[in-house]
Amino acid sequence: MPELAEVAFYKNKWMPAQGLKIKQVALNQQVRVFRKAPTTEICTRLPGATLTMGETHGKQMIFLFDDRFWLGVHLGMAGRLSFEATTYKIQKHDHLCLETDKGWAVFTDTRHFGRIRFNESRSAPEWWARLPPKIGSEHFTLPRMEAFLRRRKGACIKAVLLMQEQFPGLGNWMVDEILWRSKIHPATTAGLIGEKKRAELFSKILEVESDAMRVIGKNWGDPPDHWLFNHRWKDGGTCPKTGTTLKRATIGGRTTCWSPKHQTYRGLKK
DNA sequence: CCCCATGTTCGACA
DNA sequence: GTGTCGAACATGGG
Repeated sequence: MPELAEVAFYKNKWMPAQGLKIKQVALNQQVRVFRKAPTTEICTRLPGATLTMGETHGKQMIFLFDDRFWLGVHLGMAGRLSFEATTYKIQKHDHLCLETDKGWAVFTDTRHFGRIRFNESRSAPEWWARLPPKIGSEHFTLPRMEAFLRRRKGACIKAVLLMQEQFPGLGNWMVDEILWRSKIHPATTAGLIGEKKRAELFSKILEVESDAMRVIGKNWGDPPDHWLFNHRWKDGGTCPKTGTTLKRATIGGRTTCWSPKHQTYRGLKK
């Protein structure tokens, strides 16, 4: 489920706990989501600590307690956050639950592909500080993207746009939306995309990022029908631009939807 | 029973 | 060493 806008939406689910003291922690350390995380420390440090801040960066989230305990959350494929009533009963796939006076901040993940991290330090942990520039930020530039496309010149553009080291927060639906708006066939070899098309692709990445944050990041509203989004999920969808049938296949290792009549750009000839 | 899933990582291979 | 690709991870839904 979660790409950058959904992650922002879920991060806000825990913000009712901001300024509140954690009374109790319930976690299931057996579950894969904790991997190397120090579960004992989470259980001993967080009780008594106050949530001071929560932020997202692409698909990553971080929550700060007492200005020195950093809780990292990645939602994986099926994770979500919620804030539940004080009377809440913990469910099967609730792996981390933080109790406050006003209710429970809960991390749920049926598929266990998510990840929890925990660090104690004055400044943000390394894994957070070293994340690549956010899409739309000052350092997320066209030249930087072009250098990345050169390095990944042999891979198809669908796979390249999914790489978090350059495009933090893009996921399957956003990449399909970006390529559709750019009129680029998803199987196009990254290194064969011409200069003009690269500039167009860059601007569509920014556009889809801001559209997603506006429509989904705040209230998880329904994307409008003129996006690819509403048409891409099932076989037999129709392209909002051309009225022709959309195609679906595995490209770059992921189920990909595109409009063959609309996405005609396939790169320069060698 | 089968296939599929908005993600990441690891290992094989070129 | 570098880059690409597919399998594996664990569970539930159609």
